[in-house]
Amino acid sequence: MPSSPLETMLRDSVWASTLPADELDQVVRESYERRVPAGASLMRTGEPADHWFGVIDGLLKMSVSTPDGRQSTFTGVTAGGWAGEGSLLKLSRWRYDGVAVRESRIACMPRHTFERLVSTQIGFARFLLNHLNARLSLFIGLVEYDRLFGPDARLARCLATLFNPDLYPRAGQFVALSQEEIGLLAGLSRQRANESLHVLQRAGLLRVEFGGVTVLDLAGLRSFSAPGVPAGRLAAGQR
DNA sequence: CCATTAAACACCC
DNA sequence: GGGTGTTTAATGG
Repeated sequence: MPSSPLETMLRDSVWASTLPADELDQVVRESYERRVPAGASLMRTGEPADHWFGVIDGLLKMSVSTPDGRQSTFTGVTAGGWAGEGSLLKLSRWRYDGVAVRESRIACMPRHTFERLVSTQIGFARFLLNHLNARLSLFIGLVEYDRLFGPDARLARCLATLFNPDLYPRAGQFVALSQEEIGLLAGLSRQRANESLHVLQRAGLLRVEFGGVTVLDLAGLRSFSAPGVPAGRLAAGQR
């Protein structure tokens, strides 16, 4: 039988290989797919966390907005990535919005399924530890770069996180994301993001394309402007 | 003083 | 129609 994109997504996930076959079958039966149009919310701040979400295709962003309309994007989740375990583990409500940047197909695993895996499958728990650790290190890096480096390095770093192999094992080298969205990710205005992108392009780390960016040198992006390494550049006032 | 940004604009996909 | 590249005036550190 031909398996659906949902089933493929589930069975190809890193944690799937740690489960007994019958348990994995059960997970596949209990999960379902949801299509989210561009701009629509998958989860909203304050609503009860009742599913674990995996991105089959498309792109999800995690963001918050203030009452006066300003917004900040923490990170994006690309194809193959999972999100929402934090609020799920706490049995609480979402602490941020999950918005589809473009039309996306999402794998939805009910909370009770997630709970069963966490409490009965040591391999799954091990995966979650690794996953949480990867996210923790992502956000530590974010604070580090936010405090030590300028806009170009911050943007480089934020882009690189979208290609983190621990979180998104199936990332290609192109991400379809407008420069406005990239700016939101890095905390920059659109035209400043545009300028930074071209700085990075001139450095040979990526290629600016229409409606997205192709990464040419992921390691270079990740360490852009980082001191310490051989021939490392120094912090502060770039340009 | 200098970098950044919002707003506005004209192309281009 | 949305994304992109630029200019301009305003803003804030």
